[in-house]
Amino acid sequence: MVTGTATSSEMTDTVVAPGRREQNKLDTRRAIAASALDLARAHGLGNFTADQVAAEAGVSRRTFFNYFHSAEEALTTTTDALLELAAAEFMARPADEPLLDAMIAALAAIAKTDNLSVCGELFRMAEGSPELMRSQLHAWERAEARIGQAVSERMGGNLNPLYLLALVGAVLSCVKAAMQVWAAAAENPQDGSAAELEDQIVGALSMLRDGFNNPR
Amino acid sequence: MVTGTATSSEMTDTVVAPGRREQNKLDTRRAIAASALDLARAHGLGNFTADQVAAEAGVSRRTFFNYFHSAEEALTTTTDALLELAAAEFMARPADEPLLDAMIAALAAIAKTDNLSVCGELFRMAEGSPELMRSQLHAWERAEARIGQAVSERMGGNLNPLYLLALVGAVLSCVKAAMQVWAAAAENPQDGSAAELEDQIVGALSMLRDGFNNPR
DNA sequence: TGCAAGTTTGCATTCTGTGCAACAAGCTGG
DNA sequence: CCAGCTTGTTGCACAGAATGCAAACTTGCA
Repeated sequence: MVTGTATSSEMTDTVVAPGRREQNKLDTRRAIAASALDLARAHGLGNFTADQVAAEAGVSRRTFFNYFHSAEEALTTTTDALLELAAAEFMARPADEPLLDAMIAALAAIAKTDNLSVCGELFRMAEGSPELMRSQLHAWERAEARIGQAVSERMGGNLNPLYLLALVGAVLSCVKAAMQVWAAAAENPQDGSAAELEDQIVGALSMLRDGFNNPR
Repeated sequence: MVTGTATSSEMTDTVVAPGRREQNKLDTRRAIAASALDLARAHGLGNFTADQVAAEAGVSRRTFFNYFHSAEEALTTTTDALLELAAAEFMARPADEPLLDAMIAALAAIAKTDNLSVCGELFRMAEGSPELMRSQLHAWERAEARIGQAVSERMGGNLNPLYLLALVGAVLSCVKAAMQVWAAAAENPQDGSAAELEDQIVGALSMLRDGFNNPR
């Protein structure tokens, strides 16, 4: 059960029928997420209800809960997309590339995400909101599982489990650290901001690769 | 407002008055946590209410919510204690010891925790319960902050922020991975289980120190 | 002893989260 | 184009979460 990763809406119509059903669902999902973000910006994080989000998104309260368990979870779609991208990038790396190189390249690509500034915003928001923090952490955890799966498959499944879990966890922790530093620095949607983030990510992962010997 | 870290209830009474107030609060807290664990074991994780926990702990529902936001959070006190211990152990390491050695030693000491088997149990429970998973992740996140603080102070505060965050995050990720592997293997409260956990932790952290070069 | 500070509790209230059944909208095949 | 199937939406109902508030009760201290 794979969540349909952007099936490249290239020309007009492709072989696979996207279907109006699928499309509508995606639209509502996006509408709800957008409304949640709006309200979070307007009223602050704990200061609005599921009712309000539903109303602003033009759906019923019940439908809101069909899509998300909470307002915070609705916000986390953005972060999820970012991590999904990382996983996709990783799987697209050439199979003969050394594992660590592939991971570094894939994760550096995170900086190319569309809603980068929103992700930074959410990172900052999460500092002051336990609920959002938990949601975000959970998103990273899910990504860890996905990427762990991908790494395992890439290596033919015969990897020491401890090595696998520790490696993927450590890598993602470094990326998280990079985003934290970057988000704290970039208060406003800067221009070259993406480049800065990429530097931070590569920097953190290089430290990891070197075994943290050199606290420059 | 520091949560009173076990102020060594050594002999009968010491100079600092623990105070009956403090003690009572700790007792209720523990009672609630214990009741939550009982009910989780008896009925499964989502299948009991705050009312029940309160009743079993001998307090009112309202008091339950004075201590915890949710049943899952009550369960997390055990994990919190484990991570608190790690932080304490780290701060007790000699100041001239190399940073990574100190961290490895401190985190290996986690295996000495009292409720080790309970921690493993919670780890396994969390796999099937998003709510508990989030709570646990949050606990690790808080520990990350605490330990990061300690590391920063130890190094005189002049550490590259990215290095600091990446290092602490990576280290804790490795420990988490170790506990995951260990918890998955140790279904029942084994005897030499603690030693196995310590091996896993040291193993994971050694990989980290070596830069994950060697996927044995 | 008696007051100040801190805790517990019940009550009221708002909001969350989910099951259910009716309804509507997209997707067949005739 | 219609009949019928599948899937998504909505309103309703209801148990439970979570929090403010004020009254009762403990503990600490002068």
